[in-house]
Amino acid sequence: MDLLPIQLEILIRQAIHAAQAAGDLPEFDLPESLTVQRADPAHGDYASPAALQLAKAARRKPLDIATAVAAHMPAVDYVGAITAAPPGFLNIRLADDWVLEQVEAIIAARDDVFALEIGAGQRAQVECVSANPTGPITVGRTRGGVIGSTMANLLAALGYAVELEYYFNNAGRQMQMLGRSLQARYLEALGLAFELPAEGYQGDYLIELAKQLVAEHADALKDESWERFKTLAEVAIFEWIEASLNRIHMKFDEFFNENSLYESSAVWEVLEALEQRGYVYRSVLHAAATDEERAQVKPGAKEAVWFRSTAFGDEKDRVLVKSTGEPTYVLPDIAYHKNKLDRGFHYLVNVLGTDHIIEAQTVARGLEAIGYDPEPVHVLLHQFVTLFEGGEKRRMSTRKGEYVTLDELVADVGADVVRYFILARSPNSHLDFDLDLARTQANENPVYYIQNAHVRCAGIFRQVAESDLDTTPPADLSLLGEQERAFVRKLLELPEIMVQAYTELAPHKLAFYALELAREFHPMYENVRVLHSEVPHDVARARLRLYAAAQMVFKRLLTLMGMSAPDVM
RNA sequence: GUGCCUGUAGCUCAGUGGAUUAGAGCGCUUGUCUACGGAACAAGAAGUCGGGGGUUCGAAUCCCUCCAGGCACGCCA
Repeated sequence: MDLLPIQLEILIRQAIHAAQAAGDLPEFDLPESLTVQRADPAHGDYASPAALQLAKAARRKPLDIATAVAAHMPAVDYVGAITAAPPGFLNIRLADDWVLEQVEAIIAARDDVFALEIGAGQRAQVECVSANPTGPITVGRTRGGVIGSTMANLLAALGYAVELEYYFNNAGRQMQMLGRSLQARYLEALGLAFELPAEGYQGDYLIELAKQLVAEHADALKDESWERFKTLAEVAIFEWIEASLNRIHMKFDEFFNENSLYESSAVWEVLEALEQRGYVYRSVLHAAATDEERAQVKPGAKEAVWFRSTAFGDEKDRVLVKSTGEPTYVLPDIAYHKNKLDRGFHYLVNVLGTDHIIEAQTVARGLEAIGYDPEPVHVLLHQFVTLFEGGEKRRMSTRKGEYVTLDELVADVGADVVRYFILARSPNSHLDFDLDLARTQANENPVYYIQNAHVRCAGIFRQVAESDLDTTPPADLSLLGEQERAFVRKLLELPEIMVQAYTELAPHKLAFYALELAREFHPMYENVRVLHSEVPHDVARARLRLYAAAQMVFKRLLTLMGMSAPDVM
């Protein structure tokens, strides 16, 4: 079944046509979409301002249109009442019986509760983190990881077969510098003469790693090249990275090495494809260079290979191969995305920091230029993380060894808090991560409020197991009161939130919904007791079904966010 | 300088055209409870939605302009 707002929109359309056929409304063209949204509970479950939108075309008062639509609304089991309200809203209330039936449907679905089929039979891939293995995972990269893994969980719930991928480059100047830095630290640990490169990596982790190497190999490596040390560093750092990410419940299916695109010559095939289609030229300067730029060209300057990206709306052409003969990052990146599409993924998400926006656009243009449709590639950009400690902004640099690692953060506040803290804001908003605040507020956190809802449900069932209450279904759910029914209505919002988070690439919607749901749960828990001498057994049994459903949904929600759903805290 | 993002309660942030009083968490004030885990519940104070102008039946939301912060404008990745 489609989501309720979609169903309701269809019903409203049918009602309009019926009203027109009956002569209660004049003929007019309907817009492509009519708004149906969640309503203030005082008004109903859903509301539609459709009549207000149609007033002009129909040349009738909005309230008259709404009244006519309400009168001709087709009867279905899930709609209880539809009424017109000034100035022309349609208020729709779900049928009570139908709402109560959903309690059993939720329980029956278990861990798959609210699973959807949007992506059924399709493959999706989420790429995130993708930091080169030059040091520990920092807080900045963590944001992309949390967002990416949540999107991956979400896509799986929508029916996609999902893979999580990490793209990296273990060649290049950065990695050479890493190798040389480790080499220096190794010689230092042996007490030999050493020189840390001027642009070298200064983090303590290389000193630690060097000590390990001495412990394992003594001085056997002292005459090895920097390449050997680069490999040693890379292997060790990747182990750390994977372990760190595992701590926040992230597991990658694939680590994709950029270098494989050279080994398979995929990079050069892309260049050839671009060339064949006429989007490549060789020149010292880009085609739209100004006279001023031309005047500054030094004699004997070598030509570079350019991508005519302006043919696809770019503001300037981009270099594919430098005058040194070495490709820029652009070329392998296009090859990488071609590779992803060739692997048969139907839906791709790239989680990137906003500083990579140009890169994302260039890749899309490159794919188009070689005849690929970039439509399946969805770019989820997130703003930066600024870390504060002691009221001061902490500037991060992996190379200088200035950073706060994910591990430190997890050690301070725990994995669930890290994930929720990051997830509970729009990717579009700058994230000020105040370390002191995170530490002191660890116990005053929404995370615990949400998880406590799950704990309380689990607690009830622990107690029930020791009581003499007969828990075998069925239970008479009609014994549930208003507060309980309102809560079930809130539970039923989750699939709509999931679809919104998916279509808008906005995983933070899950985090806010979780808090709202907990906010409705706890007051109910205070009032709606199960095990109490004054609660009749049949009422207690009905309430147990409610709490079983609540527990199921909280677990689903926490799992989607990559958080744990504890039974005790 | 140009483009993109951001500016909403003391703090951290939702909400980006729809329903008299603009929401949440934290913090603050005042209460509740010898019933399933109190990391709870209830009540309250707190906002010129950065400033100004415009469009609309209706604007935090769209348009213009100004102010403030971030990011991007490389033959770096």
